This record gives sequence, C-alpha cells and structure tokens, in this order.
Amino acid sequence: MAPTTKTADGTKRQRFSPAERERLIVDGAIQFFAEVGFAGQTRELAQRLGISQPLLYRYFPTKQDLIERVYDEVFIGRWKGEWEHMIADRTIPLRERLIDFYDAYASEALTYEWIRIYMFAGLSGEDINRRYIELLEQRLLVPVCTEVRAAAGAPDPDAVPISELEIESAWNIHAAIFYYFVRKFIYRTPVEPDLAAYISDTVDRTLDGALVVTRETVGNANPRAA
Amino acid sequence: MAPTTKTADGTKRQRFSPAERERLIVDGAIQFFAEVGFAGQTRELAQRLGISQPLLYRYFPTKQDLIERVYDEVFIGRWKGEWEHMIADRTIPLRERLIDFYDAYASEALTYEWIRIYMFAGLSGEDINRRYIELLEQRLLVPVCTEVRAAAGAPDPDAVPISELEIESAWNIHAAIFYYFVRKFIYRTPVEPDLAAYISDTVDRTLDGALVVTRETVGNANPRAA
DNA sequence: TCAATTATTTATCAGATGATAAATAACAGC
DNA sequence: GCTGTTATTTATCATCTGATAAATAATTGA
Repeated sequence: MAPTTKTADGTKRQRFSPAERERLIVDGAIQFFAEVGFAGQTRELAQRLGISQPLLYRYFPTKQDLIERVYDEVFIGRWKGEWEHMIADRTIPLRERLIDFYDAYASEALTYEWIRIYMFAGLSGEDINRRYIELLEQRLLVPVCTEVRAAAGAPDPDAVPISELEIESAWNIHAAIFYYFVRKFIYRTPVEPDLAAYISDTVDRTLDGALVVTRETVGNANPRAA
Repeated sequence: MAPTTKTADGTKRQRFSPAERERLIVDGAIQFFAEVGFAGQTRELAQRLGISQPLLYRYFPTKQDLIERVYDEVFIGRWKGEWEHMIADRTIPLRERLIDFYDAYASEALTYEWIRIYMFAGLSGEDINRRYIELLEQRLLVPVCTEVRAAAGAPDPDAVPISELEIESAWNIHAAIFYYFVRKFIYRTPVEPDLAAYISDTVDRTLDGALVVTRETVGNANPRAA
C-alpha cells in the first residue's frame, strides 16, 4: 500500500502543544468521570477526546494520577475568597447576603461535574469530602452562624462560642440547597426550574430555623434592653 | 496423591439448600455492593461469601440479575404502611409524630447499605431513585403537608391543593435528616452521636419553616376567627 | 450400602483493560 | 527543502473479569 498522510480513521493527525493537550485531557476527564464514575475506561475517555488511548499515558503516568488531577481541578481553587466578604457585609440584610452567596456558589461550584465527582469521591472513600467539609465549616458555616448571632441580637462568638447546634442549623440551610442539586444531577428528578426563586425561598425557610435556635439557645446579648 | 474429601483450600465443602444459599448470597451482595459499588467483582464477592465464583452464576444468571435482586431487597418492602398512620394520627402533636416517624424511618430504612446503594444507583443512572422519590412524595410528603395544613389552621388540601412550595418545605425536613446519613455513611464525617436528639432538633427547626410557608401562602381556613 | 441427584468446585474461555514499546507524522529551525 | 525533535499512533503485553463446561463430593432414597 502507498504510504498515507492520514491516520487510521482517515482524519488528519492533530498536534497540540503539551499545555494545550493536557488542558483538553483534563477537561475531558472531568466531564467523562463525572458522567460514568472513576471506573470509566481509559479507552472510552480517549475516544471521546478524539485521541488514542496511550496518549493519555504520555500526560499522566497512571489513571490514578489523572483522577487526582481531576480532584484538584474541581475542588481546589473553586472557592472564592470574595464569598466570605459577601457573607460578612453587614450593610446588606443577612437574608439578601445569603441569597446572593448561594446564587454565586450554585452557579460556580455546584455544577453537574462538581456534584457527581464529589459523590463518587465520597463513595470511593476519598478524604476529599472531609477536607471540603472542613473548609466549608470554617469559611462558610461559622461566618454564617456569626451573622445569624448578630441578626438575632445574640452575643458575639467571642463572648459565647458557637455551639454544635448552631452549626447544624447552618448545615440545614446548606443541605437544603445542596439537595436540590443532588436531585437534579444524581437522581435526575424534575426540580423547580427557577433556581433563583428556589434559593430565595429556601433561605427564607431555613434561615428562620437558625434564628430561632440562636435566640433560644444563646439568647439576647442585652436582655434588659428587650 | 490420594483422593481427599476436602476442597482445595482444606475446608470441608459446605452444602446448603438452594433457598438458604440464595439468602446468603443476596445478603452478602448487599453488604458487598454497598461497600464497593456495583463495579465490585464477582470473584471478590464470592471470596467474602466463602464460596467459589461460579456458584454465584448457579443462582443468578448474570451479575446484573444479582444487582436487580439487591435493589429489590433493599428498596422494595422496606416501606412500612404503619408509618403513614403515624403521620396522620392527630391525637398526637405533629412535632411528635414527625419525630416518631423519623426515628423509625432512620432505624429501619436509612441504614448504611440503604444510603450507599441508593447513591450508587442514582449515580449509575438507575431509575430506582426516581421511583422511590415518587413513593416518598405520595406517601410521606403529601401527608406531611396535609398535617402541616391542619396544624397551621390552613384549609384542607381538598379545598386548596398542595403547592409545589409546600412540598419543597416538606422536602427540607426530609433533606435535613437524609443529609445526616449522607455525612455519616458517604462522607464519613463525624456526626452528632445522639441520633434521637438530632432528629428532634432538626424537626423543630425545619417544621417551623413549613408552618410559616403554609400560613403565608395558603392562609388561615377561617381568617375571621383569628 | 449403593445409586441417583444435585450443590459446589476446578479448569478454562473470550473479551476487556491498564499500561508499555516501537513506529509514524507533524512541526521547528536552519 | 532538509533534518532533528516530539506529539501522536499502532501494535502488543499481562492481567483482570464475567461467564461457561466439566468434574467432584455431599445428600437422599431405596
């Protein structure tokens, strides 16, 4: 046969710079593993990327290395420092701050890939979830509880440390939002199409519980003023 | 070599009736798949059961058949009709009814195997989750909303149909309980050790939101009496 | 005690799967 | 245009994995 300039499947061979190709592989892997889980096969991933399977191994020595990279890409660096400022900005009513935060958090963090990879990671015993939950408690839930204290007229955390019960009530807010995406991306159940409306309704309902808990268990900072 | 009466690994061959062996296999499979997911290998399952791998195929023609059986065992028949009576029994305060129900539901349904298999099933695109959610809405959430109506002094669902928003507020109660077990069995994060206390606290917080929603969106059945 | 039945095991297949080595072709510099 | 470099592919290995067939041993009934 005459030598051909084409590859086996007839398409011209595409060449990218290592940086570009790596980007393509990582992005494809995120999509792929989010969809089928980490038991997904390298051959199928390669096919979706339009490359040969061994090329993956040029960029990642083992499948596990690629998976670790996916974890990093999805979980590290998606947390925005400005979110913490949003929560703490007392020039805006707390309810609005929470709604704004969850609007941002949902659109930037709680995506299809994020939710599913997070759940796959949890089920396969990775400690990423625990680490993420720690981050969440420190950077979101404690600040939220602090703001709830202020909104409820309760003493500052400096005076009375935040209790487990208060953290739980902040988890309730978070869980309610999170569960929306679990239903949407994991169970694939019909969900309220207007996400913004869902978030504001949910914050309304669950913030109430947190305020009540705080008032009842921590009390007023200055009872005689009441 | 002299013929031996033992099997290769030196243990005497155990014989069970087909019914008994099937029971052992199904129970083992539930544990096994809950732990490692449905990508778990039949050889490893067989090893845990102390049987040879081909014996599995004597009882289940394919691995998928075994998986279906696991679904049936775990999800079908764990729902107890009496739970619906518990929810509807107006001789008891609604708060207590919900706490009693979730105590029972948590201990009988929301087990390690249940939670993990449910999540594995969802991630692999099974429709079991959707079917279960439908069951839950009809047999739990709608009844809960009905009772919330009564407790809030709002009109009966016969007069004013239950809204999506009310269902969402019932979901919030459920999601908060559910999330506790997700944290415990999937993320393996430390959780409140006193489950009963967690449930009663959570019902307190989240039921409040549902009552508020109902009062504000459905209103009082007899406003002039207020 | 012996033969028939069948629960269970050993041996094995065929295709899948992560990974490696060698061959090929696109590109860069001169 | 030629040549060296390297991004990419083809070919292939070794092991894993669901599934099947044949052999074996525990049990049952006469």
